[in-house]
Amino acid sequence: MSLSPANAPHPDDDAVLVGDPLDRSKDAFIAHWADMGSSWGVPRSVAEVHALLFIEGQPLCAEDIMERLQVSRGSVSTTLRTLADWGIVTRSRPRGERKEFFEAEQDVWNLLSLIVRARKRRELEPLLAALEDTRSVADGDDSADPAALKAHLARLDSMHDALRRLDRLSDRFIGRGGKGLDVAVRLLSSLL
Amino acid sequence: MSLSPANAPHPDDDAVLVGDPLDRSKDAFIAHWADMGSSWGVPRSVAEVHALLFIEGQPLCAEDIMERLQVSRGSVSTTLRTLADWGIVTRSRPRGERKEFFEAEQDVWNLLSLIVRARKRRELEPLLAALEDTRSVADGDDSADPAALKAHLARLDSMHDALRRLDRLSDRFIGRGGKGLDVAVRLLSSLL
DNA sequence: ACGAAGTTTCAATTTGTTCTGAAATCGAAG
DNA sequence: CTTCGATTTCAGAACAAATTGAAACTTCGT
Repeated sequence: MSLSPANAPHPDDDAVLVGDPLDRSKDAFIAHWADMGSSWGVPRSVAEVHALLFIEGQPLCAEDIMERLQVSRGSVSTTLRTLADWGIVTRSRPRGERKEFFEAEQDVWNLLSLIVRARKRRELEPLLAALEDTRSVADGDDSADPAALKAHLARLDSMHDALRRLDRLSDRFIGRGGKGLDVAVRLLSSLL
Repeated sequence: MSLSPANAPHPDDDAVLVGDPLDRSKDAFIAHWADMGSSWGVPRSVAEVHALLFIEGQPLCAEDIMERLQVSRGSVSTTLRTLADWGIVTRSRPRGERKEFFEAEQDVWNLLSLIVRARKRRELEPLLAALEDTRSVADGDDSADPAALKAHLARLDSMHDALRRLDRLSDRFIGRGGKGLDVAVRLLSSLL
């Protein structure tokens, strides 16, 4: 995909580094998106594959990705499964093709909604449940200093309440067909 | 979760694991907060120290933390510096004391604001700048297919615009003395 | 049902990160 | 200015995560 149209003349020492400006821009995007991903706990290679699919804007097959990013088959397979699980990449197998193709969500607000949804389910909800358990361990402890116990429960409650509020808010965002986030941000921008 | 309710009878093999309910609740909080942290790219030990300071609610010194969490001096030192850089933990040296004491922000919305502020500065702003550079690499490339170039720039722009909007929004949140996030969330909850 | 093309899985390895512990540094009090 | 308690630093150890590569498996066309 997106092979340099004018790479015949000179010998390609390293095609990735000396592409035309469009390709170099794509590579730069991939690198920066991957950096961001890794500082948010997303494995670098997952972010790279997603960035590639997003910035290409058209379906690519596993081999295209292997070659473009210089990673192994196994890695591409694992990574694509992760992205598909998050819902930000969709698989398709065109009639008559053996290969599967993969395409990234192109609408950025929809993309962000899908990411929020995935992290909420995977991390926020389990944490809320865990905090409730944590509270119940201490609640009713008659052997502890009553003042200390009260302060402890108040801390747990304030944390739980704040996170639950964010949790419910994200339900609203992701509810209205992916456009909720967009709408909410526009709304807040004008109100605050 | 689902701790056996009848574990009191047997002897204390390890005091840390079988403290009174209040201590066990604190330990559970620390463990869950650390889990959350590590899935969001925060080093486990940083999240653990923060959780300990938050849930104790009073200033602790380095040695208290070492003993309670069973980690080395070096680790505690590095970790406390990180937390202080983020602004969610404050140092203090009481008159006549040689030790420094550390205390965590207790207001949860203020805490979240400080976290948002740190990540915005550290990650969002550099990404926006990088995306602008990335765009300029491709813009004006006359050797590329004009339609492909236009589509590429549009993708970069849509990403950049969405992130910039979030960036500006977070300015508002963190502006009004830490209560902005609280206000914004309440506002949205009623409007959406 | 077979073979070719493609994909997934997983143990071994590589790579990257975090933690430790001891030495160097700091800074307040005498 | 020296001493002493405390903190910071940093090289290496310990640990954790990601990647590879090849075998097993699946799917499609004939």
